[in-house]
Amino acid sequence: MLVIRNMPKLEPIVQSENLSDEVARRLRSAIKGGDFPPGTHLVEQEIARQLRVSRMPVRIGIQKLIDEGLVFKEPRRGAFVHTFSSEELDEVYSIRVALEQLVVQFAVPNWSSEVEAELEGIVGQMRRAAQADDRQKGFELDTRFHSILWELSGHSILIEVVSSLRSRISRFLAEANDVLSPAELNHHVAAHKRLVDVLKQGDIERAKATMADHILDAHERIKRYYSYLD
Amino acid sequence: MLVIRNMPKLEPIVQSENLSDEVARRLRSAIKGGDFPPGTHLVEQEIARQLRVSRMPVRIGIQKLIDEGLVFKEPRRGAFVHTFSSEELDEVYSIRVALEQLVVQFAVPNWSSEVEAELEGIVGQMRRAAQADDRQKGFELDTRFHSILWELSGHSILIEVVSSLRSRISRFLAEANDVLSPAELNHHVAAHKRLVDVLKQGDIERAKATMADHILDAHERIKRYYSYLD
DNA sequence: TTGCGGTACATTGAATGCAAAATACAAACT
DNA sequence: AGTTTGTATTTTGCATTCAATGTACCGCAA
Repeated sequence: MLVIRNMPKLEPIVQSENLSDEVARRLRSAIKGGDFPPGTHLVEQEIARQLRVSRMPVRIGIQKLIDEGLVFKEPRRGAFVHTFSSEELDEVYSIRVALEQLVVQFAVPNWSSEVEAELEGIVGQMRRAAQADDRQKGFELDTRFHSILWELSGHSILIEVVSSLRSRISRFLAEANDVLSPAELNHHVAAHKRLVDVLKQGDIERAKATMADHILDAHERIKRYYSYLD
Repeated sequence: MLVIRNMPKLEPIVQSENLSDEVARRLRSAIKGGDFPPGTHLVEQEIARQLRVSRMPVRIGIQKLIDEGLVFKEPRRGAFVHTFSSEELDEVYSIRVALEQLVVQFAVPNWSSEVEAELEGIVGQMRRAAQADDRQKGFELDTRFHSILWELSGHSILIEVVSSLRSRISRFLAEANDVLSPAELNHHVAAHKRLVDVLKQGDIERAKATMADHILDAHERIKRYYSYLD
């Protein structure tokens, strides 16, 4: 396995309720943001030094990431940023299709005009971000959109599972997002608009089907990007 | 929240590759086995003393259980065995139905005569256990049966997610299993026999439907037991 | 140059120590 | 009796230390 040693710099933690949670947050966002590429050796001492904490909160923080599937550990060797195969990407998506449909199923009965307004608003912002070619913003809005639906489902375990799945692949999502063509950006916005339209009609089966299409579509797109990386 | 303080005794860890993993295993099985009822306060010092290890491996071990959803933590108060509501039970089952169908979908193409023989064997043992009224054995066989299917799917993340879901509710499964009527035991065996029969025919859609029936059936049964507990 | 050994170094795993927060308990007051 | 307040104890969170293991580097010989 390729082991990467050059770690990017981390800003010291100034203050926090709970150091290990804060450490986990920092490492998580560093991994998701691509600052820690797959294979990076997470050396406790080094992370502790940079964050100006001791090794213990780092250990606990890393443990959290292990259980999220972002990091794996080899006994007596240490923790490494997980390398994702395209098979695993397929796997995550096949699970996500099933679970996002479940989300829709539970979310539709909880639909409200407030949620509708919020999602419409996000789609509007998405459209403006697409016109301004602001991919970063678009990605954030996409994340927000889906997480609102998750919350609307009201099922906490489902939220936990589905968000953890998305978390695993978020590095790929962020990367693939950066290379979207303008056409793809518009397509993406339209897909979310269509989702809102179907959801507000309250037809659960159609909404599930539309969501499935949307997820499968995203899968196809990211697979294309991923295969071009190989 | 009800906090339970009387902890059952734990046998000291004599030797192990990795103490924190061993601690996690011990606590996990104690929770699943019902020795640590919901609400039990997992006091690090006390667990460490009984297992004859220091608090650190206990901390890491508990962290693993938190991420599995068996335990939750309140800042500066400690870790407690998670209390399950009947809503959460419903939630776990609705996710399991979706994912076990996915398992079947991936498992059917990998079907082999070896697996068939193994599963047939388990069903046979189940039948004998039912006749002997050995509920414990029956439960173990049920667990084995499903885990073989999970493995057959060949999808590691799916296995991870679905087994973690079952793990969350295993304490309920074990309890409800103890009060099965002879008729229910036979019904249960028959359901697994039917599953094998459908699986070996290779019709994915029928197999998925049969699996869904089986899981929903288990859900109904456990809900009946659970409602009678209230 | 390449393969091999041995030693120094780096890193994890675990135990212990210490401070801060939460809890329990008892005395005082209403 | 019930409530409040102050104190002692428990328990967590974090830091530090030590031991065991794994890794890297350097010299040396083929």
